[in-house]
Amino acid sequence: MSLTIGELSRQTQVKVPTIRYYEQIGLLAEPARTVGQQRRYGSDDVRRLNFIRHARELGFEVDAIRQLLDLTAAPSRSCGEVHEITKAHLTEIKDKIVRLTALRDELEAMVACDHRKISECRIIEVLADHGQCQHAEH
Amino acid sequence: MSLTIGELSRQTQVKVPTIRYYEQIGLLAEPARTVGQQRRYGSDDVRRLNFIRHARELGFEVDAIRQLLDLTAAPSRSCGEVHEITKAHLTEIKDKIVRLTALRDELEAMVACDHRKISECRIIEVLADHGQCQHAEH
DNA sequence: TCTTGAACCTCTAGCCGCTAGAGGATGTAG
DNA sequence: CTACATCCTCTAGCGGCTAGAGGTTCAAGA
Repeated sequence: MSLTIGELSRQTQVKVPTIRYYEQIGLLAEPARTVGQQRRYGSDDVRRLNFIRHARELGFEVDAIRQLLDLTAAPSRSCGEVHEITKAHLTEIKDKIVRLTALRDELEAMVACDHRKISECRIIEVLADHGQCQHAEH
Repeated sequence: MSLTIGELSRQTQVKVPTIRYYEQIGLLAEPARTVGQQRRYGSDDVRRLNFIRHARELGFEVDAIRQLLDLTAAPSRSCGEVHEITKAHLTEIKDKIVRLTALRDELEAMVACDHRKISECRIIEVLADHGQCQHAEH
């Protein structure tokens, strides 16, 4: 199974120049090339690139994604090391879930707006005050 | 209650130049100024800016944040309009929660790694294949 | 086999969302 | 009435893409 960069782009919803950019910054390995220097990809690349896209949409920085990807790629890593990296990201992820859930609940209340005046809207408050990130490390 | 830009920055964890930038692009209203042109903020600004920071950390673009903020600020809006905007964001938010939850579960399994070889790690798969976003609109 | 056009290549420049620094003015504490 | 941290504006740079110029490749059809 061999995909052109355009086919990879269609399957992952990641634009062609972005794929080349990810290669350039080392997020994606350099793929095989045809005699005429065109890139050819395999199904591993599809999965990896899908992961990258989702992670970016979820607000992770490229460096964080690189770390997460490295977790899966380095079976030689010590368990403790993996533990540390993973725990740091877990904290971040749980925090995001809490905040997204609060936002979702508030928006859901707004959608059921027949019993609610817009002026009562508390969208801002729901993310503004709790400060879950105050003690996070990043 | 009147805050300097530096105090606002400390309370919200948003850097001073970023606050000025948000003002420049219209995310934050132009604040009152002293005679010497220094900015002075109130507690509304603290809440609004906290909201913006959280939303950005959750991966929302500035335009999306602007829309969400507008929901709270425009009591003249028709209910249907608010409904539409809100529903679109709700879809996005729910999707993010699903994906973050999947990622959290997988990382949690990794943290309990004494019973698991790293080579079994499925971090990529968990976000790679489900394609929840395939039918989203943006 | 040869042609043709979509898709590929590299390279450079630009956009968004910040962030840092120069060079100078403000304002509060002592 | 200083002193100096903080503020101001302005410009330039960085991370993460995105678009376009100018040229090459390659597979499908004549």
